[in-house]
Amino acid sequence: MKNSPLTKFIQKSIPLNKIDVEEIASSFRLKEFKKGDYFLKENQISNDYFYLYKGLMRTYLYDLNGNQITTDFFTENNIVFEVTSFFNRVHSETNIQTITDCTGYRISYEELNTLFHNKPTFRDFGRAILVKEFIASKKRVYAMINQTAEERYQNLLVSKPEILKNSPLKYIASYLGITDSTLSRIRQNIS
Amino acid sequence: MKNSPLTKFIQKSIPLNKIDVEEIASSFRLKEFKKGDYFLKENQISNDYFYLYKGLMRTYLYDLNGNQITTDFFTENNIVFEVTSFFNRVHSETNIQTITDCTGYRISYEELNTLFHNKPTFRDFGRAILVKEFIASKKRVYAMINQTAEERYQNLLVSKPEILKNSPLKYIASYLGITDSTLSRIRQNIS
DNA sequence: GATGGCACTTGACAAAAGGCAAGAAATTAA
DNA sequence: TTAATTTCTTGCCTTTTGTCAAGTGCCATC
Repeated sequence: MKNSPLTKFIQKSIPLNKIDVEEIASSFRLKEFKKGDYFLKENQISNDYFYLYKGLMRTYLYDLNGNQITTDFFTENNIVFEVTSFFNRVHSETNIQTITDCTGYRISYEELNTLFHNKPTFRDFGRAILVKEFIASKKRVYAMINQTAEERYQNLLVSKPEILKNSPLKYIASYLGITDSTLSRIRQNIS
Repeated sequence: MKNSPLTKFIQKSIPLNKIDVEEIASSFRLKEFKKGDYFLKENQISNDYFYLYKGLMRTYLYDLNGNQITTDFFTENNIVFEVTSFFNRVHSETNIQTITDCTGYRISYEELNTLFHNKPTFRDFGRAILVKEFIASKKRVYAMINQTAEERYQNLLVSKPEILKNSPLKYIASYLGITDSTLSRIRQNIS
């Protein structure tokens, strides 16, 4: 496990001595997914705290007309879990599904709490992840308020090109808050 | 301080024995604001963790054209602070300003950390607040994606009428992601 | 290499929202 | 109370985005 991507990820997030990081990282276990597999299905309780090393996932739910709305993507080198369900121990309203094959390291809710208990400074890691995702969500709200769909697309193009490369257009469209047709026209417009 | 709104708020958020709650609540100190006062100005570091007992605040920033964008409101019986700046100890990009006179109880960043240290279970309170705000932000993204401006307005009317009562229309408009003119027309349409 | 099913594009029209400016209404200050 | 300022409304026209439907291209697979 030494020098694994996970230990690097933890060390980048918070200052911790190497011995602790190794011990923490070794509590995580390898997990692999095939393209299209579900990390979480609605009505389940999100129980895995997952470091995504390779691959791409999305989270989606259904609107009142039964259409899938992709509300978020998870890219490499991020933690995947459904906050509401994971921390509040309630049934998830959303699905998390892989878009490509995925590899990473998982730990359960109970194991994470044990870790928080045994390594109090690791709590700061948990908080840092939470804060990071929260900030991302706030930026997304801001973008929805005062950017046009085209600007949002252009920004995504620059900041997360791996999404555009691997995800079907319809997922990206609903993530940007527009229809497939509009996104298709935006693309045409740019090229 | 016994049976103060703050102790009730804490007890509603997490299970804690009365003695601890009293001790925690007594670490907070009363703070009052006049209408229009700033709780936080951009470029400052958010240092107050504030339980808002009475009143209404908003957080705003400037877009590229120099227009104020109100990204969020803080209503009674909520914790007010700027996550990014408060937890990451960086300069805030946003302002938090009162819309009405406000009353509440504050604690500093250092005091909060001391409290987390002395009362480990109180950490769960901190996390619960963070999770709650995060969930609210995600719901907001979802609303921006698949609701019309009118639906978002109607929902706000039901869920947070105190905002509509006390906030100027232009703040609400940018919060909903539309212009004042459009919001004015939506209102007209409804009545 | 035909067939079916997605994924994506495109056209014609409709609906939603914005820009700008004038004016009414309300609030604040003098 | 009056004047000044801000807030809100409204009209006219433009831009953005949506809806629906048809059509193209690309795989998968049998």
